[in-house]
Amino acid sequence: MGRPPCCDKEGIKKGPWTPEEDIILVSYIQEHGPGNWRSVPINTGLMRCSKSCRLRWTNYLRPGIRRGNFTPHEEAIIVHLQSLLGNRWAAIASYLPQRTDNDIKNYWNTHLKKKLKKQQAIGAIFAPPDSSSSSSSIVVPPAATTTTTTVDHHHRDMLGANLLVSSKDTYYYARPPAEAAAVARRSPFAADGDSSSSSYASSMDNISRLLTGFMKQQHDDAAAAADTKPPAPAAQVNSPPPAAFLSPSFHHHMSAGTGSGTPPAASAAYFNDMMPPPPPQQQAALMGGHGDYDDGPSSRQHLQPSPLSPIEKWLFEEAAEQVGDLMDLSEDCCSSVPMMF
DNA sequence: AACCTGGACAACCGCCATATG
DNA sequence: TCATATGGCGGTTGTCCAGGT
Repeated sequence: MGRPPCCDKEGIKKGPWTPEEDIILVSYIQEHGPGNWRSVPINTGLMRCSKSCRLRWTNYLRPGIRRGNFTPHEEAIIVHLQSLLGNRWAAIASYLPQRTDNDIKNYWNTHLKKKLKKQQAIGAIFAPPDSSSSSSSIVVPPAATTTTTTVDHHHRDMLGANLLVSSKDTYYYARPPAEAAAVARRSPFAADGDSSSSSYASSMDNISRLLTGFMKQQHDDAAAAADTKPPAPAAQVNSPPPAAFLSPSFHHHMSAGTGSGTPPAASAAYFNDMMPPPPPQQQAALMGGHGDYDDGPSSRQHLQPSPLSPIEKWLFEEAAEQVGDLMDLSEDCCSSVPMMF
């Protein structure tokens, strides 16, 4: 018959992930690579369902993820693409390889939607009542409303076609995997000295941030244990992860960290050492994003430019025209936007 | 100081398409 | 071919925290 069951429904832990669980998951994926999520909780001993593991990895722990601090450029792209694609967050996220669909979705719901509403309200007041053009700063192309279904039909193709993506200061016109590769090169794994990369919070930072609290707690617990009683059973939360799959370097650092009371500030280097740059192929897989670690040759083949579809062309052109306008949406509007296509 | 409210974000839920035995 | 698990995606909820009353 079909596949064996994914995971037992009993004993599945829910709620926020602990730093220990993150460490276990990251360590496991570092060794085995992402994918085959069903085996992850089994092999790691994590009391999480495979789905939860996958989501945690793709949305939070995956290398190359940039979190928070959306730039005006990114805002513009999100707004622009949302007007084109609707709430297809995964598709939108594919244009911003460093962002997760969940992040973009949250940002849209909590920031951009309000911002646009506000903008529309202002536009409604000052715009002529019968103005055919939208009061929104999102100028939907004449064909856009009528080509909604076209977009739906083609958006998959669009994802495989040339895409407008942005880095911190520059717009690139490239296919997502190519950009992902570029991002990988600019990622915390890279040592190219690019100053812009320092502003990108990597998952290493995320993990180290988690570890900062974790290590601090370890340290505090140790200190508390030293001058009070033996640790309470509740300290199970801080118990070391199952040893079976942890790398030797992890053990080395873990024991060094906890044993010698390594200060929290050491955690970043700690993890950088623990997770050296993966080989290019694996990097590409790791950077794949949104769980599409291997969605076939179609997504892996390209680095070459290809002809633009009408929608892509519009996106391309409109973005150039409107980025400046959209910058006004943002409080911290930047005056000069270097564009490089 | 206590309580309330809203914002921000992580995680879960449910559906769907696809893969697999 | 069919039944079922898996992975992906979008919507929604839960939780934490900061600011206001």
